[in-house]
Amino acid sequence: MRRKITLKDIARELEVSISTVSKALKNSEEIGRDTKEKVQAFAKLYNYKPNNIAISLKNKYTKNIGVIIPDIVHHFFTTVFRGIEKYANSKGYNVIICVSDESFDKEVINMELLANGSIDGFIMSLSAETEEKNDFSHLIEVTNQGIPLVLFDRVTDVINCDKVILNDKEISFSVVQKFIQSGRKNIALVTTDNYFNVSKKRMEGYKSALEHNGIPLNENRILTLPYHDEIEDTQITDFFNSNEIDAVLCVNEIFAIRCMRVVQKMGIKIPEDISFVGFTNGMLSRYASPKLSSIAQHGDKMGEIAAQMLIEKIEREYIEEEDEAYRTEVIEGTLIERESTIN
Amino acid sequence: MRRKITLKDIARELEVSISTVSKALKNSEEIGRDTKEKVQAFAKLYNYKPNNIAISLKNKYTKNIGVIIPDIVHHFFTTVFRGIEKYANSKGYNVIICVSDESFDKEVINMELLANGSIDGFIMSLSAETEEKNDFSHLIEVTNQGIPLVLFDRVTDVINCDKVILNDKEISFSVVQKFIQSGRKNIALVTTDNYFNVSKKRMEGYKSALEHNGIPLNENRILTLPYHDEIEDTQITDFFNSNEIDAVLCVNEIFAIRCMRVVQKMGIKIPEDISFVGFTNGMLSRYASPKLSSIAQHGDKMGEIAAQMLIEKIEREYIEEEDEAYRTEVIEGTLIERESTIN
DNA sequence: AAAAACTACGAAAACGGTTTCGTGTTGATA
DNA sequence: TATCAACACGAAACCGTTTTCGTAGTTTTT
Repeated sequence: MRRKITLKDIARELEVSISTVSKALKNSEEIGRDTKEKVQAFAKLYNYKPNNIAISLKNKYTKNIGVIIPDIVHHFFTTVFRGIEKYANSKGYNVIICVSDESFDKEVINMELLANGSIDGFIMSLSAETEEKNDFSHLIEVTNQGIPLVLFDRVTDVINCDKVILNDKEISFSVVQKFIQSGRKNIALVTTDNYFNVSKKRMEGYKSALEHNGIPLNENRILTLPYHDEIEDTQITDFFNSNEIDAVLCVNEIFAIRCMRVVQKMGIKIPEDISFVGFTNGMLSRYASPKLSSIAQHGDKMGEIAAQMLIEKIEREYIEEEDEAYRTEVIEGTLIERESTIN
Repeated sequence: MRRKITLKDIARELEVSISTVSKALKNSEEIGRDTKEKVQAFAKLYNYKPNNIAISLKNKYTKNIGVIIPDIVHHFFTTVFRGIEKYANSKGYNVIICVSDESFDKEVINMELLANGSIDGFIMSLSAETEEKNDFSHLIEVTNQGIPLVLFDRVTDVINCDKVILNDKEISFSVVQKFIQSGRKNIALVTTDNYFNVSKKRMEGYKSALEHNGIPLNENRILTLPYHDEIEDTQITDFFNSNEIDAVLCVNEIFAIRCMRVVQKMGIKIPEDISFVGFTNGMLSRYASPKLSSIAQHGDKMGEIAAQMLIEKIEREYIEEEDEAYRTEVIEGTLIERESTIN
């Protein structure tokens, strides 16, 4: 088992000093031609690679970024992550990922662990529990330490940092608007509990579109489904039985698929009798039958932008520019129309 | 912006030596009661946390494990990853993830980057290109350096290391067997190019089940679809038009869904006229219509076992037990029967 | 009272690099 | 020939820990 070769090894072998080796490998002008060639050749031969940890310790940066997300088995987060990883990699950064599993405690623990020198900055989306508790002291702690932070999708106004979000309210508004323009009046919203910031925003868009068109808000047309627990079909069946509904906006594609199933079993035709639109343009939307019209959240792009903002902040630190201007980047969702809506 | 406090800071402030502080914080017997209390109180007050990087440099381990997978937006890998993350976290390890994007070069680059001190071990699944090229020199390089490696799912016989795989051949065999027992005789296989080890194994199972039942192999009943490029429906349509098929085994759920669609459009009834089973028991299987009977690969479990094997190897290194015994753990797939098969 | 044994702490090396600041040799210049 | 850059390199500090070993000062033993 070959051990990894170090500067010291090279220095000893070539009978020069460690500093000379270090400089020679960086092609420093200080070192003579012959020595440089000799050192470089030797290093290549023995496949010398500098130790990342040592460099990190010396230079105070790790070239790692920490990503904390609530769930990895989730199409949206997964695409965001892909965007982050792609951009970060292109800039020479690695990604350490932690899954909070929607738990406040795990989020805190992971964050503190990584904050102790393992990463140069964070990209995260808040766990459900954190949003519910409204406790962001761990975020404050981290930003106080001067660690850059970018929040995406599940964000909070409490923390002052860079953010990337979807135009949830506006896109919801426009979808409902579209429903109305195509002649639908009895529009339902299927959502999660309101402590999700995004759900709240989407509901705002829904309500405001109704209002904008003079349609009175009917709270009975809003169905709140549990986010993680098993959903019972009966709840959905009851909902559609006791309401005449001709269009539905769902805050995620699973809700949409579930509802479509129930509705189809009741003999209602999609999209002739009822239209469906869901958030999250994932696999399910593409392969449902009928294919689900869906709001693309452009996770890849969100991830890329988040990574870009973060790395910019990280690298600005070194130029010591204390220009604390935080941006909130708004990504525009796009409605991908498929078979579950009429035109 | 509060800077992070170090041992040196505490030592200076309390007018003791750095070593004393270090020992006091570890509750060493060497240090007097009073001093210990003083130091600990001070550390707590200023929220001292040791710097991970410094510890890593000193102790030669990072408590990070590197995961390299071909794709993150993929249900199976995502579940494996969840299993890894969960177990690793419970053991105090962080996970650095790199996506090879099915590219050989990216796999190599990422691996070499991480191998330079950033991680204590690797868990990986080979990229398509790597399997195709059959070039594993980067893996050899890494294991030669003494870095533990666990391969899962997409593995190779060339490398001698711990592995976690599915019983691909056996489970395929048993599914085809089941088809036959339920009276189906014209059984198709929809697969990818054969350089995927798993596809090869699955095909072996398929063929061997036919043989076992005295059914002659008909190569026309094997459809090979491109893995990543867009699939054209026409290819599928032609396949089902020119073959009388009453049961289909697909090596992934996307292929299955695509085929089911085509077949349904042709007016063929599932499962009355034709049965479908796919690998990867993901969202698509659960929400397809009809719901797809599917082989659960137990990604969570694979991930957990892989992480367990890796961490065991990592921590054994310190006990310096050079007992190079590599295991291959075989996970048993289970057929989840839903609506696309008869009983 | 001298020797031995503790007690409580500090100095320093080490991990593997980077970087600043000398310094001994050259060759050119005055 | 004395002076002075330029050149080519080395010594040493530093990043933040851990850990070994040495050692004053005190207590126990004989």
